[in-house]
Amino acid sequence: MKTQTTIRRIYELLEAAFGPQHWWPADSAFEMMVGAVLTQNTSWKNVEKAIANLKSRGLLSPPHLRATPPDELASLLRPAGYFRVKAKRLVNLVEWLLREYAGDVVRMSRAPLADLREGLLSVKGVGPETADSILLYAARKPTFVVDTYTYRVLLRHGLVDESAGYEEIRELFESNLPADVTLFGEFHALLVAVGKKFCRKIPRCGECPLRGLLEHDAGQSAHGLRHSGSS
DNA sequence: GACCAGGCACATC
DNA sequence: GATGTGCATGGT
Repeated sequence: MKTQTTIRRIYELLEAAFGPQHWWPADSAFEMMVGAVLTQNTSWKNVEKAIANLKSRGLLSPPHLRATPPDELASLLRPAGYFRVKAKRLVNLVEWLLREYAGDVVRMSRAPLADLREGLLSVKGVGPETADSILLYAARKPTFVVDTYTYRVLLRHGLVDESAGYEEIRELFESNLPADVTLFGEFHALLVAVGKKFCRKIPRCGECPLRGLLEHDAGQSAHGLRHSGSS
């Protein structure tokens, strides 16, 4: 099956199975940026606790975060794991936002996508996934977010091989879909939803909505993977 | 108690 | 340029 058809089919199947995801869960664009850093290699549940800590102290703003002593900030981020590194990364991001855009996410969002992406990636602690999450969900730029679940789902259905890198996968989506912020946001959220439920490191494909894909997918036998039973 | 979670930077070869 | 390692809490 043609790659573009398969990509779009995946979206249809996931949308039908899970419905609208309405990502990113946050009360403000700045909160999304904070969440994007805190969720690095960490479950969202833990991130919520850390964000609640910041909110309860009234620290969820660029100036307040920058002014918070590192040790205090780290202790508030404790539930999110890697709390010392994340405290530093958060401050790096906030200092960049204050320096470049006066701490204003709306002003930030007016910058062209390519420039903004470059700027975000220049921040220590912001890698491609964090940058694209911020670009897509906070700045509303049409860039596709690639995470471990995205990689796993594609690998499992033979759309990429194990050596596929971040940019390759991002290209795969962006070149086969219209550049639509809402579509990209929903698609990424749906990939996380299906990933969480079925496509873990040890997959449990039982009722996975993507089960049918492999049978129609040319070259499926090459990668040797199958949707396995739920046993 | 092991394994995993919506990564990233840095060291080393 | 590829590969390995530290970072850390909380749920299954």
